[in-house]
Amino acid sequence: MAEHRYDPQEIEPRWQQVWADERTWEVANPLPGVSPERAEPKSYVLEMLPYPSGEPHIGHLKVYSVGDAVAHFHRRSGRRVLHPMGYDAFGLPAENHAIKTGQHPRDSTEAAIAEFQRQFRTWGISIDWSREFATCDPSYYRWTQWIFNELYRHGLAYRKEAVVKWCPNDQTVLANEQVIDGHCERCGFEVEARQLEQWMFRITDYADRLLDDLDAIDWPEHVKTMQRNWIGRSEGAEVTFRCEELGIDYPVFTTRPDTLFGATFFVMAPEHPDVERLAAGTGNEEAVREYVNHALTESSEQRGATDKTKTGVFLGRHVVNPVNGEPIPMYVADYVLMEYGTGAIMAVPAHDERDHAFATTFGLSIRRVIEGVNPDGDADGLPYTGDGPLVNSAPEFDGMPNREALQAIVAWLDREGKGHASVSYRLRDWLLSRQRYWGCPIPVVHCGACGIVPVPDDELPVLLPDISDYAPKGRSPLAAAEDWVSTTCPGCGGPARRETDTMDTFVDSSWYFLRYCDARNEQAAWDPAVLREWMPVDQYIGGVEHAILHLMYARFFCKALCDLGHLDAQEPFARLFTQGMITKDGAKMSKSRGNVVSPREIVERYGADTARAYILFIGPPDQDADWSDEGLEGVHRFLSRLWRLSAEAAERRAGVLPAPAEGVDLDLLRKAHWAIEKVTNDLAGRFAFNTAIAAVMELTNEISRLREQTSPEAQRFALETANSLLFPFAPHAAADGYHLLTGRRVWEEAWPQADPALLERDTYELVCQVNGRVRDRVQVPADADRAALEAAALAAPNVVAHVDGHDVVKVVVVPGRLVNVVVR
RNA sequence: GCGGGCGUGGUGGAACUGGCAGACACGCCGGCCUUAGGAGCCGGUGCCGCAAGGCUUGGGGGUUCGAGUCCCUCCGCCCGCACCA
Repeated sequence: MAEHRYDPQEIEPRWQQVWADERTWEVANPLPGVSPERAEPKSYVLEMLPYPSGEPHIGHLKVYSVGDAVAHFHRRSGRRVLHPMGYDAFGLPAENHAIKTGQHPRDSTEAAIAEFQRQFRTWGISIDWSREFATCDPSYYRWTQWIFNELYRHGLAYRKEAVVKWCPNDQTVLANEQVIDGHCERCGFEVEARQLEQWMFRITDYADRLLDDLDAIDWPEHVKTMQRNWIGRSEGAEVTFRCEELGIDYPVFTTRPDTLFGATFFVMAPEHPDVERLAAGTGNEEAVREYVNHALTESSEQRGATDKTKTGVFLGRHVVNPVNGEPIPMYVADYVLMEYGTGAIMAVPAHDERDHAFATTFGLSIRRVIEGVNPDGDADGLPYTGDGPLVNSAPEFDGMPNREALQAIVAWLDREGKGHASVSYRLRDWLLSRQRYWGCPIPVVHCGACGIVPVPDDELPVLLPDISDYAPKGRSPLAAAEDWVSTTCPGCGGPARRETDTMDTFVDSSWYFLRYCDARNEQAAWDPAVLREWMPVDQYIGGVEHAILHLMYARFFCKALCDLGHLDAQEPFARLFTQGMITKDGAKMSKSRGNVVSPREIVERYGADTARAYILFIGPPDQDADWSDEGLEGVHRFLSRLWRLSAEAAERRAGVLPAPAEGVDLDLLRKAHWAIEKVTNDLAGRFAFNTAIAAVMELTNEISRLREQTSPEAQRFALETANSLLFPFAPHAAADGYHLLTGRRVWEEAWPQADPALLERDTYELVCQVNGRVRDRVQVPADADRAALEAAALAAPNVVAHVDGHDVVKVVVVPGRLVNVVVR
């Protein structure tokens, strides 16, 4: 017999060529007039688009292997699948590379895209290439600019001077979300605070909807929790404290208006604009100025340390507590943050740990207003943050449970005009402007006469000009492109200057999934009717690192675009799956560690199927997993074996399988149907690729083990089934094996159906326990009743032996599983 | 500190609603075939024990005929947030 050797280097390009030539994975948009009911159900399967830099890494191979398995399974389950690809192509790495080498970011980005495309093809990912784009294509960012204009026209994009986070290394401002522990998310440099005028998106308008709609989407709970925490909604009250000396009202936000009578001092953030004015003329001016200067120069890390002892300075002024008319001293202290609430707080040391620490340090009075004891507190059991009845407040509130009192006090404040119920959020507006070159230009001009004027939609795109000096100088490098900056005002025709900031790249990636639906539309960003067909994304797949940034911004965009009438999908991603990282030797792969596994090398050596199937077999895809070359070889052996068995069987003459199969043939058919059932369940409800592949391995082992005893017909059926089930994970080998056996194309075949009759057996092995320990097993008919099962178990020899000499107290019968005899 | 997740053989991991713990794979051991093998095939492999049998899912306790799974408690690891009033 001819030697059959599994040769992925021959098999894989051959099938890739077929898919490319026939454009197998392209899917048309529903034609106008075709009713959606007539069409097959749609499925939009999407993996987060890659940032093209260098070449793809192992994480890319994982995310696209997962997504492709889902896409294939959906297609063969009778759905029209949209599975597109694009590139998040604007961004800092390409620009930093340009600064170093002088190579235009467009050139390095195009080179990286070419390499990504080439490798994606060698991986055999089933992508609809007709919809491909890069976010740096003018035909794409034209519409990014259009969306900006739409948001600007509706007041959702605005310019504002504010204290912002500035990265001194990248020389640009950052969004709050891009600052991790006071450091730049990109480069790790410590960020500084700067007062600058910047462009913002009004995401805070959507805080409640972003929060509430989390309940309606099928996302991992931890991602939803992270978003909830990030939005940080707190309910409470705004209460006004008046500084009589200066005649100024200071509102504060509190979640605990029930403790208002316990407010014994008042604290302002060092950044509060009134601090200097308040201290003026009190004799505390010098101390206050010194304290504020120190606080402002301190890093957010130093300042944020929770265990740090409280510091602050008396402002020399007082405010009046609106509930009891008491004057209380005002302090400036760095534990109060300007960016949350109103930048000032009422301090209730008896019922707040931070205020208690401050009061203790400064010897301020502490007044208990709620009964209760903190076992870890001071001699009085304070600070106590739990519930209890009010004391030392006002006669009408004393004795009232604090939660009830909270409502009553807010109602009283409201009546008196001294406060009202209020909600506060941690979420800030999205700062989108960047003082960098390689990004989407913000399409506005600044006109001396008209102010800020958006570039009219029909003049878009505002093209990013070519420049020679990319180095950041604290303002956008675009500012140096004088020919470009200098323009005329679309409003009055007078001289005007272009906005030189570019957009955060997260703007580009907040709507790319909409553009895929109608990627070649030159008249509009999309046709709303087409979006109604495809949106929302049915299954989105990507890394957890985007749990807040990208996933929140994209949700905001969809809601805003819905409000503007361009979209119906309030939520972009109906289901989300976050895949875990692949490590090597227990550590994140990195060039500096020298533990990088290159997908290109693995694919060249073992083939894409081995690499893909191994990554899915290694463990549950949402967990981190450690790469092992030995494990990879194991999967390679399995693919070789299945392919070889298929090739050998294909050479053997086989007739039609006789209708009721018997004996060993029946055993093999049962195993095949068991595998169909197992793989289908593992793919349908969950992402259990590892156990699905294990089931195909079991089937393959069974085919191999029974090779000498089964008919060629039964073997063919089992092998066809194995290849068919393997296809979503190792498409080339499975397509080839299936084609050898049948002459047909496996991707054109419906997903196999398990025959219920072959899943059932007429007998099964009944486990016989005595006192919960397995003592014997007996074969029983599948339809045996409880009495028969009990009798069978009690008659089992090893049960008899263990029951002998004891009293049978009870017999538990679980049909289909076991009998447990309880003896004493 | 708050929120979330996790802890199973030598290793990665299985075990869907409480019902045979360790599927599948790696590694290891033995054998066959081969001029040769980093190819292929067959068998073995949780721990203790010659065996009968006993023990075993981070530790301790509980519920149950029965617990990896449920409850309490302690320990360890990972992730997110962190002076958010």
